Amino acid sequence: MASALYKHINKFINLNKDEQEVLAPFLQPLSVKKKGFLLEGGQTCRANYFVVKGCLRLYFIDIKGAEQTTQFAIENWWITDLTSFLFQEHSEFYIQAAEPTDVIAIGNNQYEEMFHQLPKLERYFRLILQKNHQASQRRIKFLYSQTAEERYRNFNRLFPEFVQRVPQYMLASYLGFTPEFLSKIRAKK
Amino acid sequence: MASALYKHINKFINLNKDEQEVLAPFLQPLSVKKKGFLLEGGQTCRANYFVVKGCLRLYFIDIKGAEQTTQFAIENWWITDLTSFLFQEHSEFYIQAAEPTDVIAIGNNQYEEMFHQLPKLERYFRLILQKNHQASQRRIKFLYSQTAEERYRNFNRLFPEFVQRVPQYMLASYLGFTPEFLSKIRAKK
DNA sequence: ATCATTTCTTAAACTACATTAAGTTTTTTC
DNA sequence: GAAAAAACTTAATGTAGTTTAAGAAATGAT
Repeated sequence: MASALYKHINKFINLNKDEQEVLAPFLQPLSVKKKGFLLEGGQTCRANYFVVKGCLRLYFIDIKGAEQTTQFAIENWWITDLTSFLFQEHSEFYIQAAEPTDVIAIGNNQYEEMFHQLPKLERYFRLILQKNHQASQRRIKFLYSQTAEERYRNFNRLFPEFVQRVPQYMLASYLGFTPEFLSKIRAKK
Repeated sequence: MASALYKHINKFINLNKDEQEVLAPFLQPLSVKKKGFLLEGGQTCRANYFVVKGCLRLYFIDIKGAEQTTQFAIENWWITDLTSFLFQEHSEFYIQAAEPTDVIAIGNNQYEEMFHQLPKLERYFRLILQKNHQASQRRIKFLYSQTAEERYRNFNRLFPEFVQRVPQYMLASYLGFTPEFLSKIRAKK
């Protein structure tokens, strides 16, 4: 299972067999069944998760009791509540499998030691975090410039296959509106 | 001027005098006067900017012609349109000084070479990007869970000194509503 | 296959915030 | 320090999206 991660890392840096072996003990493969949790509100986030296969979502429960999905992660994406993960503070987020999902986890207690033993990975994670930052800048721009309907139509056009993979209520909250409103949009045409 | 950056870097990693001298030629100090631009829509973003003193904002012009501020950077923050900077694509963003501002710029053409000569900086930038990612996760959560009024009151409570530094119309767009609505909120109490 | 649960839809009433437009105050410029 | 420009306020009207509630359809469990 770790080979998916090695493959991904090698898109960004060159990690040879020996180095892969150094990395191996830091990696913990896990499977989560659909609707299973890797993190639940109130707990501390114990790992950074790389999705090998499947789909995870990050959400929190708002003041009205509604689930707000703030992030999805499919194959080859990392996901965590970074503040909770880094500082071992308790989290208000849930990380839940939207499909049966295989992940590789890197635990908080081993995260810094991993960089110590494999300084090369600083670069890999810098590049990953840059991609994240690009995605955030794009997302904020979309949120600030488009109506709910435009956001849905755009997302649907850009990621039609993904829209099929998750229930509409998750998508609605990710796009920043209610499931009822999504139904309304869809009915329109 | 570069000493502010060295000082910041040394909060995260240990950069000795020799290494500072290696870094120096990559750094370009610049001053921008209030309302001056480091990037204008349509141009390509040529640098990543570290704010030594002052305040910059990143904004774009939406379809209705209104300025939407998506990010501020004050002392010790980095700011850029990352996609445009990394891939030298033309940007839809503006980077403008909200106050007379001193920055240190690292040009795109030297960015990778800098990491090549000083691999230590991979770690510094990874840590900076992690902080960015934490800030993004927090921001998305706020945007998804609070009303406009709550966002304003919260921001005002958390960063009262900053609220004084920028015009209200910039703040309003950063918080995701109109200047008129901000006036209304403020009048309420 | 059937029952229970989850997800999706529809529609009416409601509200948070936008828009428009005019007037006022503050800041900048020469 | 006067004139011009930029920033802020107020109020009336408009609307995109929410809320509530009930029913229909799809999915999952035994």
